[in-house]
Amino acid sequence: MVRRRSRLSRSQDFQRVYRAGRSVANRYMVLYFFPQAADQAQKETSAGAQTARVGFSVSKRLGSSVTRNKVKRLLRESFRSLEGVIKPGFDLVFIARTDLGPLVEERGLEGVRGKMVEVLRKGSLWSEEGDGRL
RNA sequence: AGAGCAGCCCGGGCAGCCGCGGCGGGGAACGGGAAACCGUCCGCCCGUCGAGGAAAGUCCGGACACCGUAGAGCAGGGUGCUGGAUAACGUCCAGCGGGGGAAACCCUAGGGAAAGUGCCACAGAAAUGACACAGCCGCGGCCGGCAACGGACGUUGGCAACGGUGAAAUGGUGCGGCAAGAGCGCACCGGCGCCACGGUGACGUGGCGGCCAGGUAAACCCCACCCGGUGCAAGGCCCAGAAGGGGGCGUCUGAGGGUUGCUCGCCCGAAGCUCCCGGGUUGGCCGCAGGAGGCGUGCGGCAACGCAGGCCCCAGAUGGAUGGCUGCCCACGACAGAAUCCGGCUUACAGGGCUGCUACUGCG
RNA sequence: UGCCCCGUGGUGUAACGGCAGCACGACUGACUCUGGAUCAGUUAGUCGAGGUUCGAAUCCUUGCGGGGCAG
Repeated sequence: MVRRRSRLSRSQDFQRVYRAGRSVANRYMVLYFFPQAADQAQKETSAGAQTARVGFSVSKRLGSSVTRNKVKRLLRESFRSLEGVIKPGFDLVFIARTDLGPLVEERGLEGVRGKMVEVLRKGSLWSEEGDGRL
């Protein structure tokens, strides 16, 4: 899980990222991203560390609540392991597509993580020091 | 041991590391204060708790909350053998009747068809005020024949057994009886009514009478009992924001509204109400988890369950927490994720364990 | 989360409890040099499982699938 402070928690936040942000995608997921709002960035800098905030969207098309939870947990776990190497100061929304369900069943965390890295590279959200750490 | 039946229980385990949510404590920061201390907040540390037997479907029943009162009648909905259990139920327990099975046992919406109405396709003479198609018997004359008898015809005579139809045709089988027949008589069976006995009762057993009564009420309906409506997005509090314009009716001779669909009744309304257009609201807190609560003990009861006292506290999120990795073991892990709570029902489910019972076979 | 509604061939729709029809489509054949149009024929359905009834698309119970409303 990601800490609460680093989660998108309002429908407003989601709407802003969808409307104003850019999107990149592959077969398994869509990523929307947008620079954080000014007041939010202000607070972050005053607190010291600037981090990305993230939200996940898994619709009922993926299956029952059990499979949806499974998908969401693997997305969170993938993000957690990649958090340090993502460019700071962005709000991110990951949307699971229908093909992600079978991927979770067959490949597990490793598969989801790989596809997330792919999407982040497409969106140029990969920070330079990230390459060294991977 | 194999086969079957019923009931109950479990739903991967252990260890390590990283991560998440609630609660408690520590610590830090900020604010207030002279201080003690108080409040707010957290990205750090420690402790502790953290999905299910179905959390599911939303099919029933409640708790709880609100609705200017929830009252009457009609309408509407539900339930339907008997007795009990329960907060309540369409649930559960114990029985009764019916059906199935060799048995253990299983299934059963199972009140009323002599209150009324409707329907019973096709076939069949006829489908419910059943009354007759083919036919059987009697009687009458005619024809054939020596006769017995046969044939066709007539009949304001008798009959309903036999034939064919159908899911179903005024009970079934046998004997007697008769011109032919028929509960016409008798025996047994089935159904109905009355009486006696047993049982709280559904009902059972026995006796007597007599043959009158098609099915369908998960068709309308009748009878008995039950049901106010809306649902935690209920509802309450705090903060913030907002813009008004036009029309209609009325100010005690009362507009308008609420009350379940209608009617009545009741209530609100001494001044506003209502319609149209336009504008604002997608913040926070409470409700929210100590309950018809679990576990074991004793007593009462066949049981469901009740009573008494003991121990325990066991999720509480709000874009919504249980995940990832590693090792070991095994039966190699199914169906599946809380969102106000509880009691049931139904449906899905890898596999495993325990107890009791039934008939047969094998072994001792 | 709560409440409400619907389900008939591939599609759109009918059917007092009594043989499941109709239109479009698809396929085959005829007509034509070929296609279209036309004509003839064929295909294929009551969402699943139980129950009531002599008999169920219809009535009852239960499941499945789809849709709508409420901040």
